[in-house]
Amino acid sequence: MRNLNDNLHAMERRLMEELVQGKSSAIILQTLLHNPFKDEGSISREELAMKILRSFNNSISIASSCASVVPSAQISGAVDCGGGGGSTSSGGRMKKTAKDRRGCYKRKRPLDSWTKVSPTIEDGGAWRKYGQKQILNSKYPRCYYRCTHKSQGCKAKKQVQKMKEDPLYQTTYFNHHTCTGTQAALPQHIVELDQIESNLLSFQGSKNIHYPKPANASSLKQEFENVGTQTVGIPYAKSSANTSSWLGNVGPGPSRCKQVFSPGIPVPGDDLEEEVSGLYSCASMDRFHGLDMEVDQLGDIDFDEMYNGNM
DNA sequence: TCCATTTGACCCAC
DNA sequence: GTGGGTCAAATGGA
Repeated sequence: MRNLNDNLHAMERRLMEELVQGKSSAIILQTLLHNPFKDEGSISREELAMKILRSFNNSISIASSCASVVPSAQISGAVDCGGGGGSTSSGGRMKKTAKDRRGCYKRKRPLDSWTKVSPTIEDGGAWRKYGQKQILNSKYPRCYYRCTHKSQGCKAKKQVQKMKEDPLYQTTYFNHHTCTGTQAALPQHIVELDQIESNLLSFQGSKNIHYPKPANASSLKQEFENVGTQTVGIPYAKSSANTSSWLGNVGPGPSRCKQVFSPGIPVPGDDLEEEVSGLYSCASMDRFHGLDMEVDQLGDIDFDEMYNGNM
């Protein structure tokens, strides 16, 4: 069981490395396309495209390997309960007994949910705490909040859980605010994957790329400084939401996968600091449900150089 | 008095 | 049967 976990972690790491590699190549290619006369070194667009393609192929390959390694019972929304699982026969499905599944239960998330990690539980929204629960295998209790304007029919909710000893809180949001009071204080900017994919299509044409700047860059910077953690992505499209959204390339995968961005992603002309961290979360992925990945490796990407042509 | 938080109990998906 | 999510009474602060 431990070997299985080790393998999974190794695969997860390799998957992330491939995705990050592909992403950085895509960013360079994007810069090239955006600025055709810029010298990006000896690497050609064709080579970059090949690198991106290779990264995708490798990622798919690794993901497929993961899927074949992980017993189905663990993938379908259950968490690893640490050694109680029992082995699987090759190709066969070992059904866990009810007793073995103790502590592994994880309720399916509704479609309209997303997760972010930040050092604070504050997000500018108006929340009212309605419960707190000690969670199995978790040192810290989970807190339940709903929108203060529930009386207006707002169904927005969030769950906050402190992560280990780190001063970080994982906040899971459910439903968007429908009330007027907190509309301007959406916790973060999200997009649906199908929208990202459509933007990726337009990305191929390269002419439609644009970098939306926040309506109020200084306030977003302030918010970023308050949050202190930044989720990174390629800011090249705008969502249809009221607020500007900064999209990241999530890559191929099932729909309904959402990526969360805190404001303040570096854009041309923006001098935000680049303490880069991130969380990718899928509200409902068929095989990798609940696979939240910290992407500290993205800190290697120097956006300032990328956008200002110092690479 | 109103509103937010706490907390034990209950419901229900697994 | 168990754990996670929610309810609602009790409590406290403004």
